[in-house]
Formats: sequence, C-alpha cells, structure tokens
Amino acid sequence: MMFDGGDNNTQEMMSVTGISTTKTKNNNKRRFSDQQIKSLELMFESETRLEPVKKLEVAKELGLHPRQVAIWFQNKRARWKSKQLEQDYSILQANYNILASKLESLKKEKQGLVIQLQKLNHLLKKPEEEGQCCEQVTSMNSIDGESDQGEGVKSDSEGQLSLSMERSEHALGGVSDDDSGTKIDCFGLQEKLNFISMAEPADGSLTSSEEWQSFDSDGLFDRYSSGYEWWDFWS
DNA sequence: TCCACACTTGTTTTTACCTCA
DNA sequence: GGTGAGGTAAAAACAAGTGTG
Repeated sequence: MMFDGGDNNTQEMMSVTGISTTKTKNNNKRRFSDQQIKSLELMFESETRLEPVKKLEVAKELGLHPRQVAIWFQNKRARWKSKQLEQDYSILQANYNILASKLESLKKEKQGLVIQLQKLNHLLKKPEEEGQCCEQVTSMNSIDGESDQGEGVKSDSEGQLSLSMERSEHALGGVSDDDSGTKIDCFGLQEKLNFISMAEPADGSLTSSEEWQSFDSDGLFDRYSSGYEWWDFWS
C-alpha cells in the first residue's frame, strides 16, 4: 500500500476505535489502521462477500461498526472490479495487436501469391496466343459451361483470370476440385478478409488450436463466456 | 425493508515541482 | 552549482453518502 510511507509515523495518532487520524477540525473520515486493513484484506481474499453474522463478528473483532465493515467490502469489491477490468483490457489489447500483425503478414503473403499467379497466367497465355492450346480451351469451355451461371459468377476480369487458372491446373496436372474455396481466396479478390472463414495458410499457423489457446492463457474469454463474446470487444 | 451496486462527495495522503537558504 | 528543507497544487486513495433496482 502507498500509505505505508514514513510520514504516517510522524503524524499524531488518535486511538478511539483503533482508527488512525490526523489533527484536523473535521474528522468525519478516518482511515482504518494498518492492522484493520490487513485483517479485512485477509478476509476479502477468502470471501468477497460477508454473511451478516460474519460481518458482526468482524466488526466486533476490529472495533468497527458493522456498517463500516459492509462499506469497506463494498468499496473493496468496486476497486477490485475496476482493477480487473484494467487487466482484462491490457490482455485484450495485447491479443488484438497479435492478431493485427498476423493479419498484416497474411495480407502480404496473399499479395505475393496473387502476383505469382499473375506471372503463371502470363506464362500460360503465351502458348495459347501461339495457337497451341485451342482444342484444349474449347473442351474446357464445354466442361465449364454451367459454371458461368452458377457459383463462380464473377466480373469479366475475374472470370478471365479464373478460367485461365483452371486451364493452368489442367495443364499442370490438375488440382483437386476440393480446392474451390481456396481458389477463390487465391484470386485475391475478396478484399474484406473474414477472420473466421479465412483459408488456413499452409503451415496452419493462424488456425491451429494451440495458437488460439495461447491467447487465452488467463482464461479471460472464459470469464466473459456468460453473456459476452469476444467480438463484443472488437471495435 | 434490506441489500448490493454504481456513482458521487469530501477528506487524507502521496507525488511532483518550485523556491530559498 | 549541488543539496536539503519547506510550501503548494494536482493526483490518487480512501471512507462514506446517495439513488436505484
């Protein structure tokens, strides 16, 4: 406590109810003695609320009014709560910073992949322009005929990119159809990246459960699980 | 009616800064 | 110029009051 400073010793103490006070005209508010505080703190550690009977006991023991004990516990709970809030805030802020930096690095990674894709597309277009893949392209179009109306409807430029990508997949030996979700991400055209549905990177760094658990080392999220969700704190 | 909580008030203590011998 | 004592304003901590559910 801050009030253990040396000046306290030099101040004139009165001992009416074991409460320390200074020489002033108005002694409405007297600080409790160190011993009283110590006992109250000790009790608060074991139980943050006092039963009425226990309250009377404590008051008698410390030479205080039961109301004083009740108020002390009330104020203590309030102080404890605000302290707790401060701690929770710093934890959340730290976690946010970690996530933000991960998002940034993922964005960069994504950008790199998009550039790589564009380069590959460029390379693949060259043979087409020389008329070497005409038949293959025709057959591809017939296979994907329905996709123009279905799930993969995109803007012209996107559509072109998507089509050439699929061509490249076939030309390179194929990528499984299960990758369709990843494909969409790879084309890099969903600017509003969604944390939850975000495609997992190759090393699984973001979505591994261990990583996520480490954000909650203090059980912070557990504490808010009744009524709050983590996104409530997202601003 | 009693109790706990949030918010406020009034007092005390601590801290930081300044002046002066 | 460096240092310690004394004064002072602002900030922090505290006990208690008030209003409300």
